Amino acid sequence: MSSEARYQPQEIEPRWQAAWDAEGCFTARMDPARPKYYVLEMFPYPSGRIHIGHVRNYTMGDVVARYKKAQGFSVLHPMGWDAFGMPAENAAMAEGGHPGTWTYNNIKVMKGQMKPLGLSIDWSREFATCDPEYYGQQQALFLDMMQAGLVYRKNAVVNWDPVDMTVLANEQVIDGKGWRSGAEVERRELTQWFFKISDYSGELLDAIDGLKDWPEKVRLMQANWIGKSRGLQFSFQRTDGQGAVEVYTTRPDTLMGASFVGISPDHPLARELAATNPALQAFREECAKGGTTAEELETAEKKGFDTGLTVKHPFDSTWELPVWVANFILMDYGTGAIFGCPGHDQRDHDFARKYGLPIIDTFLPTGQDWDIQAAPYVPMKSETVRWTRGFGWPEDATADAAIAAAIAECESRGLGEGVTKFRLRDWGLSRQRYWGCPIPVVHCDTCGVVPEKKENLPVRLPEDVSFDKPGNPLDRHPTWRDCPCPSCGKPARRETDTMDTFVDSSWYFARFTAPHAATPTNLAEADYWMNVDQYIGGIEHAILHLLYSRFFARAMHRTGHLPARSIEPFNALFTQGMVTHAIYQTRDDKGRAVYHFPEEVELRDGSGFLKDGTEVEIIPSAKMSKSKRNVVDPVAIIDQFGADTARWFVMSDSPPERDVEWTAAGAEATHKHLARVWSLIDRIVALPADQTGEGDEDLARAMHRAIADVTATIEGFAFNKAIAKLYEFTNTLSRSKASAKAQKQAGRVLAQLMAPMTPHLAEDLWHRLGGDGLVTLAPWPKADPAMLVEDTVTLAVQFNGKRRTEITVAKDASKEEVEKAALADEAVIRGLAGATPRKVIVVPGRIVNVVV
RNA sequence: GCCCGAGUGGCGGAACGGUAGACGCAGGGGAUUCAAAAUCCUCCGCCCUGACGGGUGUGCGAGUUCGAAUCUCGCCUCGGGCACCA
Repeated sequence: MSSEARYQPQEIEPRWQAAWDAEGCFTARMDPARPKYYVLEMFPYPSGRIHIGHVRNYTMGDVVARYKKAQGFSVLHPMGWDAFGMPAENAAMAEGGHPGTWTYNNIKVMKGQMKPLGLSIDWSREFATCDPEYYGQQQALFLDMMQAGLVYRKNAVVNWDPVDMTVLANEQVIDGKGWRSGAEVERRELTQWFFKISDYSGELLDAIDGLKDWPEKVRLMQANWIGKSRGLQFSFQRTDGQGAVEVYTTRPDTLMGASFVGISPDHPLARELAATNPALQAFREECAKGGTTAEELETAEKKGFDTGLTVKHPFDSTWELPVWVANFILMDYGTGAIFGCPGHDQRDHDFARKYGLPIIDTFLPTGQDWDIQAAPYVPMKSETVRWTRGFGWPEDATADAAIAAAIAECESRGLGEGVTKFRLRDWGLSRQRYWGCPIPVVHCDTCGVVPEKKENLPVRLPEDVSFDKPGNPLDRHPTWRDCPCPSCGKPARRETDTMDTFVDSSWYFARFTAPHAATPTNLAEADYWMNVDQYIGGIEHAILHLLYSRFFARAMHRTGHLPARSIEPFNALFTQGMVTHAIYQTRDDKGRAVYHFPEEVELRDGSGFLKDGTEVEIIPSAKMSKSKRNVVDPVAIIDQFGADTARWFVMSDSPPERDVEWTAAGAEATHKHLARVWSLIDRIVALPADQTGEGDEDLARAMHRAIADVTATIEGFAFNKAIAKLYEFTNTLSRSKASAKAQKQAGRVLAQLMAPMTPHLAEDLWHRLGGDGLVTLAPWPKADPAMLVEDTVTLAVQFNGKRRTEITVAKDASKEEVEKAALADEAVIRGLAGATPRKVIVVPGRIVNVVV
């Protein structure tokens, strides 16, 4: 073998990438003659280096993009950067410098790492969300949304670090303490900006039904998140005659089991009473300790404070219930007040036991005893139970029926009304941070809150800022805040809150259709390219990012920036699994976690050690995240074996929707396989054109089978199975003794089928086999259905469901013929030992089951 | 705590309710080689058996079915999300 007759990806890959660039293969063009296809992978945060999860994600999208291109679509496959966010500020704090410098440098490095992968991306559309051109249009969008009544201000709680005097993200609160100061975090109220996503609660929920090509699990998660509930809203009159407590309950059927009324520590009544009750005020302050996450609130120990106030049961004015302030009641949901029914709710039961409140059943299991004092009885609402304290429905009824009856009964008595509520809260977009899109409004002493004029956009972030102190540099900047009021022209102050980075990612997909338009979108371009035909991203975005984007698409339609059909912007969604890796951590002298990169850790017998011998704690299998440092850099694999090996390797084996624990074992074997394919084609190319052989028909059948299987598996996002089919076809071809003509044709088809996964190698094979032009631009092969038909079929024969033997019959054999053939089989006769089967089940083309 | 997933050989995984383990990795044996690498052939869930063959087996426990990895119920373990990580 001569020295050049080897697979050399380092030589092949840059050459074909240059050829694609020269042809402009990946530039998206509006083409009325072709159907369009918009494939989008969730854009990355520029953390510094790409990790193997990025390679997996973008290769998936690239397989789809290249496949659709071969199918004749005009493809849009763009890439950009989700570039605002905390890590850049953290880097500026840790290492000095400006967040922008850090961010743009990371983008440069990561783009440099992505380019060698040979992704079919239209880089001419690239942008970063921190580009003033992008965030200026985002500000314009914000002003339009403000005009449309979709933006407002209200108070909301934040994590407050009392030592650093700054707002903390949930991620920065560790075990209830500030990550830098170590101080105990408090919940504190601030006036903040909100998007009125709740205007669309019902619509966002109902429209989920139309998202046919979204994973069922994502649709379920979104539906649960929006959380539509039907319940009863009514009042408990105070016995002191000083008004009432309004409550909302989804279980009005348990009203006769009410034991107490609970209100949130932030409820107006709690605030009012605390003004004259220091002990209650102390309790409220106690409740305000800790972070703001639902997880923290719900797992905290249940605590209550008896206000001494009592209210009357709506059905019986002599029945008095105590009013307690309880830390597990959220002001954000319902009315911030509930009634407790300890008989049928675990949380209320715990609370009642702790504070000696009565526990009363309203229903019990049918035909069974239950000690309601020992445990609450909480069956499924669809289960029929025996009502002991119902009102207005049969003794045996489901809770579902009882709830409807209870609402009707209370309405007819004029005691309350049935209402529909949603769990979904308005979207708080204010961030007290520098590295985000400035909210384009001005505070004027005369005019109040005034939107900035559009011609003054973008409101740019100032460059001269320092991060040596905690808190928002915009707040302490000497001049940036000063500006004239857009309305009256008098001196005024800019808003210093910036936008949540989720805003940036809620419309980037629309901006890609016209990335440099002077308005947020260009309607002609949006009309042609929208919607995203295939969106691909991590399951971790199942709720927030996708829900916010659905809301934004509606808001953009309402403000004239998207066509009506784009209010659901993603036609199909694929959520790929995460690439996970162990986290290696040690503790610093304050007991805080310090994370270490995998390459810093040496593993011995399941334990890990740093270079200096320190043992590290190993946390198995977590999502790869820069902040946890459990990331694996794919560059070494690309350098050593080439991009095609990396691409094939991440697509093979694991189904794309499943999480994978990263291991590099096998990358070399993948490379060997590609080298084998290269050599195989090298051998086929060398065959004399007129060489005859045998098995042309078999090879042609295998080829059509491969076309059909690879096409179907790519369509179904089963890339691992597509690769398994390619292995099979490659093995068949390498053993074939068919004619040169047949082998060359099979080789060209192999190159085409491999092209979405290993595009550089495929170009090379295609070229050497005399393929026409670039394989990237060649039309996808079609399987001939006639070549897929088999004459005979092998059926398993079971005895009582256990496989005994198998028989081969004609494909179109009747049930009777199959049964006859089965009963004539030697192994079946032996198994029956003269007995007559009780029954023979024949499923044509599938199975024979002999029941004895 | 609440919502959503996942669990199959030594490993990654395959299997419209119908032959469990396709395909690949790792490993064993063999060919080639002075030797090695590379390459090729071959075996490969576990237990019993010389072989034929048999038993057993898809996290655990029940159930539905002629037949369950697949459907139902109850658990266990792991992962994701929980509104200021992106």
